[in-house]
Amino acid sequence: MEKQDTIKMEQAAYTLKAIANGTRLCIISILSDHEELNVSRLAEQLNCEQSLLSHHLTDMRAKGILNCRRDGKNCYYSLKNKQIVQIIDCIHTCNCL
Amino acid sequence: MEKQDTIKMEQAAYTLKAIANGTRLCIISILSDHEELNVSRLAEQLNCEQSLLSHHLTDMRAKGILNCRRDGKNCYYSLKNKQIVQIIDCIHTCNCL
DNA sequence: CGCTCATATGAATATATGTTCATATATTTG
DNA sequence: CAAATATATGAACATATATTCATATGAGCG
Repeated sequence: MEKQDTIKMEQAAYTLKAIANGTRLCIISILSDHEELNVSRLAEQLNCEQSLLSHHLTDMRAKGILNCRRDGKNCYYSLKNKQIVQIIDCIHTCNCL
Repeated sequence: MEKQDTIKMEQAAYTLKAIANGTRLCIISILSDHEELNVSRLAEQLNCEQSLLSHHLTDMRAKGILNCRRDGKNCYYSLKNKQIVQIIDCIHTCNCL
């Protein structure tokens, strides 16, 4: 395998690791039909503790999955690239065959 | 979010975790254009130590990503579902937008 | 049977990830 | 400015994942 391809795989792995978690996939799924949401709303829908959710969001943002916009007291998160939600469908399709 | 959806996300996360690793994505990529390969051949192409590769293969098989067929001294691994390779493309597409 | 090749397994360890709790920061409002 | 609300951060810990090394298993062959 070419070194270049190996690097590509490492890059893909970096992103996959950033989303390979139930809570994080839920975040992606929810954001995929909401344009943007603030942390409190997300926490409600996820039944996830504030601090834990914040850690997830901060990390996902750092890794290029999410965008964040502050408006007053609130922070609104959104998907940097909506296509990422396709991964979930892709996995399910694979698992069902 | 519905409990049922949460479960779906956990299942997807289970599979994603099983592939979210540079070496494992390389394995998938190589197998995607080889039908099947034995461990030694894979090790050559991956520049990966036998034992480590074997651990990866065993685990990926246990988690439903790979198939294994023994023929004499050799074990031939193959993708259980070739579509899984699409995930790699999907991630790259997302990262490039 | 004893040797060799191909692969798997298990223990030990290093490193990464997930979770909780306490506390910090930023913003608005009275 | 003090209080309240929304969110972030950091330390501590538990758990999972990756890696290495030594050794085991399984198959074929002389």
